[in-house]
Amino acid sequence: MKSDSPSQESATHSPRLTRHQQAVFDGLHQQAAALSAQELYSLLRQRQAIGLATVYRALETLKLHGLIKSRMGANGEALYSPVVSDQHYLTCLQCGQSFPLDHCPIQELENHLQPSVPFKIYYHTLEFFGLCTPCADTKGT
Amino acid sequence: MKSDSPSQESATHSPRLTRHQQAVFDGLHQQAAALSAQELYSLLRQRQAIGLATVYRALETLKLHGLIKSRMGANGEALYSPVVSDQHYLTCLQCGQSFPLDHCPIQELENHLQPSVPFKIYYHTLEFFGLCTPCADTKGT
DNA sequence: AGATATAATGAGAATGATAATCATTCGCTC
DNA sequence: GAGCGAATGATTATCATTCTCATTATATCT
Ligand SMILES: [Mn+2]
Ligand SMILES: [Mn+2]
Ligand SMILES: [Zn+2]
Ligand SMILES: [Zn+2]
Repeated sequence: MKSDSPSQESATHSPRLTRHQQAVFDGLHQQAAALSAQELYSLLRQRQAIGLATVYRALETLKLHGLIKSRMGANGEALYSPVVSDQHYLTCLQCGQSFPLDHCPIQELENHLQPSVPFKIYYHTLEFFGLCTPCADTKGT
Repeated sequence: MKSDSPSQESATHSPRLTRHQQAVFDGLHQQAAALSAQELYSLLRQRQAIGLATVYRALETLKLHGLIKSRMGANGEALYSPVVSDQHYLTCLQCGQSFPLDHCPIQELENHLQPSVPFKIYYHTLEFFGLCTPCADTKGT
């Protein structure tokens, strides 16, 4: 069986995906956390032949179609995740750790905002930055 | 006159800044839009001697102190801006243009969230992605 | 002030993620 | 199955960011 494919889907009616683009898309969906292009490349490599350039190109394509989004990781590399995973984080400026929020605090807000702007919103990014408790304590020594 | 210095200040009581760190801080405040490290370097260079490494280190330091924030630019480089400028954008996935929101829609939400998490929030990032009207029209051809 | 310890700076080299090349292969239509 | 544009992949080129280390500024103490 070929089985599961997170059925490339979203608000945006995007063109058919190629086999490799679909693999990249699926790879992101199989992971809980966001992945860098390099990590995704290693992951996919274990199951099939695919070039690094193709991974980067697929990510770019998927992003243009509004199927995936990216955020800047602590080490400067881009971290990709499916748009459907509406997940946000509190990220510590000191240690770089990210703590997930238990739910999106602006889903409703987006719905209110949409009709008031001449722009078709596909998704949003939201992240809070500051100090985690351990780091905050170490601060005031 | 030496004049204006955006009086390094914020919710976070940060250590004194060095002359160059202050220059970087001021440089960002003099610009309307967010700047990349390289752009900022060129800008500062016109007025004073400063090394590229110093600019990067200053940005890192200021970021740790919660005085500035960064977002990932369209071309992959980090764009820095003062934390005090609480500005958000609608960014088009197609043409890359960013349309500023007239006000921050979650300032109040952040205040509500803060007491419920074991984390000292300095600031947040929020951005909407999708298609601007022109691009959305061109789409359904 | 002079001596000393510590942090900041800068020129340049090293790193590493991402983009560009270009020859080859794939997917489709006729 | 020939024709053709899009996709792929091995490789190289870019270029933002980090690292090294010698030099210099700043703070502290006598
Ligand atoms: Mn959300
Ligand atoms: Mn805001
Ligand atoms: Zn921390
Ligand atoms: Zn557009």
